[in-house]
Amino acid sequence: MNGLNPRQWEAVTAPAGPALVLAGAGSGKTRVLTSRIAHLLEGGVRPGEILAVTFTNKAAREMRERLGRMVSLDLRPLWMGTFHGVAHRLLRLHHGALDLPEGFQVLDAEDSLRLIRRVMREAQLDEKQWPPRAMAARISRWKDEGWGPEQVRTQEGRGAVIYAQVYGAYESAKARSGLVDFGDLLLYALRLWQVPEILAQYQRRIQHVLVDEFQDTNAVQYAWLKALAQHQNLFVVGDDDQAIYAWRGARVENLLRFGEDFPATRVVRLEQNYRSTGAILQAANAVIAHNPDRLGKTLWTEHGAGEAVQVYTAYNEVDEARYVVGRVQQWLAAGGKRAECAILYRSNAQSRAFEEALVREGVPYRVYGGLRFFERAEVKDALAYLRLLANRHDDTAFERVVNVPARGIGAVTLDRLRAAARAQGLSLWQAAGALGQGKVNEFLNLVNRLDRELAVATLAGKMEGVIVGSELRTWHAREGERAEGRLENLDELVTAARSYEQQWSAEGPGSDLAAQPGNLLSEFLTHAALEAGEGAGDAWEDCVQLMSLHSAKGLEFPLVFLTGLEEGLFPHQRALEDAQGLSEERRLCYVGMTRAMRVLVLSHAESRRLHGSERQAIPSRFLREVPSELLQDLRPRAKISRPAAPVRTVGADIPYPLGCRIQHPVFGEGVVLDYEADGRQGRIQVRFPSGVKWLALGIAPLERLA
DNA sequence: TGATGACGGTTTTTT
DNA sequence: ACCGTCATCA
Repeated sequence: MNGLNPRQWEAVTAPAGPALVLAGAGSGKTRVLTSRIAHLLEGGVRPGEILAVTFTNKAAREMRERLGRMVSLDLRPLWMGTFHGVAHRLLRLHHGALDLPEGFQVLDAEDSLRLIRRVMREAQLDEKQWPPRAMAARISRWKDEGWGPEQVRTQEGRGAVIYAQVYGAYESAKARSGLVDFGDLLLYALRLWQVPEILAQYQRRIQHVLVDEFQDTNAVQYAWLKALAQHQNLFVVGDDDQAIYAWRGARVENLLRFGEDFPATRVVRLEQNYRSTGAILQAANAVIAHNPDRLGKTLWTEHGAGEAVQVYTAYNEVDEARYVVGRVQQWLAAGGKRAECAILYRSNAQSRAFEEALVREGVPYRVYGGLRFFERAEVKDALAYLRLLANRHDDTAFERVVNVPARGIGAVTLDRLRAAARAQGLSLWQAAGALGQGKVNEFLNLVNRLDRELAVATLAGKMEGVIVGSELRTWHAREGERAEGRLENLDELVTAARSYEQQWSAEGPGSDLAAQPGNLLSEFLTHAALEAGEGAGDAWEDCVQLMSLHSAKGLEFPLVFLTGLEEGLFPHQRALEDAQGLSEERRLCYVGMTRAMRVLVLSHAESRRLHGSERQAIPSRFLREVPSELLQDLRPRAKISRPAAPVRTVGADIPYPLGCRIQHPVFGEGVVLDYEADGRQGRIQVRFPSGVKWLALGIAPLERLA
């Protein structure tokens, strides 16, 4: 607890009651949270009376570890986890009050999308007109807001009826199969508070609630917190300048208006930064100052100014990557570690050029993001068999593996099954039993047989038994080049089951909040959905770190490259449509810059190939928002051209450069977005007020505007 | 059943 | 450019 600065100390020792800690980047936020808990414990609060919630499993683990080093109490009764993990625990304990089956399972995002696609097909909706992915995103957003199908029907504008219909059908399908999605975990947990005895029980038990990354809470999470923390002992930590998840339902207003909801709120600002040099902070402060509606905070440091923030202007993305990797090599030559270098970008597609350059130079690297372990197809297939063992009516699992490995159950049979199930309100499993078709029966018998044979097996034994018995292993073994990785993943899955089991028996099942609930198999399946893998992610060898800006939040690196600072890329095109979008991009830029401890290099390319076509790029407005005296310009020494010839330079002159304004007699004024030419004729893509159109150059009567 | 080509979409990501 | 999805055909 020693070594806290005055503001940190004020936060940690604040009297009971609502507290809002505005913790700037690198201001020791986690330290304050853990010290606060330690302080409460020293003051006589029992571990079981504290709930601490985070957004990621990683953050929860880290906090528990740090706390464990600070206090010697038994912390097992202390309830610490992600919102979803905590909600899940409540649902297991009170499934009866929520009309959930005891062994309900959790759908991950992919399962949920598949199920939505299925109910949309059953409703015979045109997938062109109603893309299932967009529908899934909407449903997820509605759940973040706490809207059910009925609210959607009455509140949404265009398409409300269809939306409500699909949403409702999806909800019924889940209920029939005993499934909940991520949004449901939170919604059901909130619904639980409508049962007065249950709410009162937890209000009595939980005397102190602490929340990390409060700016990321959505409407449902905040409602849940408010109802629980009636005693007002709600200690929230957040940073409005680091709110970068509005697109998935986060409401920074929860933080901005916290003081109105809890008038007695004590506000503490943590503005002293322990991470970065003065130059980096000044630059980051300058960028974020362009955002309106901030609570207002200016980071400062006792460190010296350090090296100026550098800007590299690359010819194209290849040159950008070459330069960045060159700087990494300089860093290594000077004795630095690879893991101290981070290459950050707005979108994951940008990693490719960097990967190619790193491979060329033989520098080990790690790319974050992408498919995680429990999301891999073969892993999910194996888990689906286990899900069927746990619950035959899990239609999502049934659909996934009824014909995996291929056993001759085709689309026709499946359609018949679905129709029968729908008509009679049965699960696919029940409908399959009634069908009496040979191959389907074989599948049913296989699952029943596995269940019998593995009834007394250990979890790892079940896992292995299912992989072998379903012939998933032999099926994947003959898959040529991809076989090796798939088989490794299946083996790894058995290992994961084994270690989960060991941890389980060490900690023991129980019925208390913080202890493990009763069913090992069921809990392992939940673990797979709630913690998609990558768990031991830090145990990587010394590698250069590549990740999106979003993934970088919460991390820090001595040397940071913030790349692709170009209009349309960062800030991203789709975020430019409204002021909120732009503000969020700017916060993202701020997050990226404040990751850097000692050296920050910003880069942009004059030309970039994106989605297959070459574009001239305008430097990002964020570069202009940093006063030039804080920046040091780096110019390339020699022009490096792209190895492969650019695609679009063939023939035909295009009289309208990208970005120029044109006038069309019918569509009006527009901006040139793209062009194609094959030597004889060309066409250009133009954004008009009425939408984006392709126009043939020889035909369309166009006039170029100044 | 599996291979092949057309087509469309394409920010960010946890849980 | 690239990936996943879907219709078509051997």
